[in-house]
Amino acid sequence: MDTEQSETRTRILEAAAAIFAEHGYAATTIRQICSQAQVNLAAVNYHFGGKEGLYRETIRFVRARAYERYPITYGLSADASPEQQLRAFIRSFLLRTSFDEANHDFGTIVMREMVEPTAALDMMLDEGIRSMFGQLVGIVQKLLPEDMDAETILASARSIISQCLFYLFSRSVISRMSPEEKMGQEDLDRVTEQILLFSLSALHGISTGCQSCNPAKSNFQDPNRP
Amino acid sequence: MDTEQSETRTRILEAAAAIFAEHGYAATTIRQICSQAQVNLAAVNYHFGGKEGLYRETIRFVRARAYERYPITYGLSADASPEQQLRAFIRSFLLRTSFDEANHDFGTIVMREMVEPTAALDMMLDEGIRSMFGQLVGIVQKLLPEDMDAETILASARSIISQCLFYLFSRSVISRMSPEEKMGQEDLDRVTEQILLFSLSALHGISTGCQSCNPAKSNFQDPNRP
DNA sequence: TTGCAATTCAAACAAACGTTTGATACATAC
DNA sequence: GTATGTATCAAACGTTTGTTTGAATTGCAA
Repeated sequence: MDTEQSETRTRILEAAAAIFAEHGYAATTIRQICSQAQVNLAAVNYHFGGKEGLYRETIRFVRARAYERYPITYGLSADASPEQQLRAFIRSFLLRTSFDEANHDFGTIVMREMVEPTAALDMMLDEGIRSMFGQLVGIVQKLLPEDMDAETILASARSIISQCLFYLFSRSVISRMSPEEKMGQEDLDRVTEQILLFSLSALHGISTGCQSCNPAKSNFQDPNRP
Repeated sequence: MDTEQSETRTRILEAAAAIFAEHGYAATTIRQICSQAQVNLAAVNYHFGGKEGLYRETIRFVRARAYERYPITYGLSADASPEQQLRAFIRSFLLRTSFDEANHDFGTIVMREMVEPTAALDMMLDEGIRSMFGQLVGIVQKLLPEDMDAETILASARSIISQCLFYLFSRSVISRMSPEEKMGQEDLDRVTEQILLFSLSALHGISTGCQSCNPAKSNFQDPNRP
């Protein structure tokens, strides 16, 4: 019975996604998951080999869903300029990880994996993170001069991805410091534009070493330097 | 016996700091902690009222240590320019949370609290995070024109703090993608300068709306906009 | 209908956990 | 020396957890 089979399995995975996201691996019990999924406790061992197996499959499940909704090319048109590419990148990243309620489980589980890595983090690296970051590096390269050193390119890409990650990792702090900010779809474009503005301004300042707006390169004396 | 008393207590706190940082609250057992501290299991209940009380005191302990080593004014001279203030802020933040091995427990526990908030996060907000972020906002204000709107100031401050947080939150990913980067004291100044350059460039681009280096404000057409 | 495999079920199992308990040891003041 | 409070100890306690077990049910093919 293929339908019944995958239905039990799917119900477990859906429940697991929500509960692992909310409580983390250690504090999640399979009794909680089975209760929510309305299946028998032994089903986890039968279908997934145990708690660990379930966790692994849950991650696969939410990851597949997140990238299906928001592929790394989401919002990108064929003739997009580098600026447009960067906007699309930022926007889709925010949607995939934090600004679309439907992907909260994914975002939260990613965050937890980064803080408490399991084998799943390596899987995520190989099947998403590396290529996504590579895409960003490519965009940054186009926005910087051709002879720009690799280190500046890498550092800039990190500076950009860190702004996007901020809205994932700092949800708990933002909600306490600015409770009126919901960080939902209404805020998505505002935040995208803010990150974009900051980042494009930075990249261009770095590109041109513009004297009028880049004193970091010109007039600046550092008393802290050894 | 004041010496013996505080020695047992301190030994427990030291062990707890390391183990709570490494495993998180849920996966840490007090047997682990007592084993490492070489004290009896019941000592936790006696001195701290139980696991929860120990966790709370552990956080207080590592926080006090971190801010003692790197107060929010660390590296700041009396006549520092706003740029110098920003450098000092970035550098001390990096040291306090991730680049000084001695503070890894603190950084990691902060990170965990952000991901899995307990009452301790509110305490941390009231006794560190708000004033630290307020300090950054003040610096950003000085680096932007006087009539700059509050929202741009806030967003810019977030963009800067997010870069600093990145090296805390992404330790696991960086160590897998760039294993040669140790993120220790040798890298501190490089990373500080990278964040500073990106941030100052951004702030100046935003300040001046410089046409030559801020196309985000001028020529840019957004095909994704509704 | 029978046989076999897949699936589900309730109960049991063994281990682990934080907390509690009561005894003992230690420290200090009178 | 006695009394009191503090601190430590080993064992026990009650609860919870993931896993296992064997029986029952379901599904499907011949």
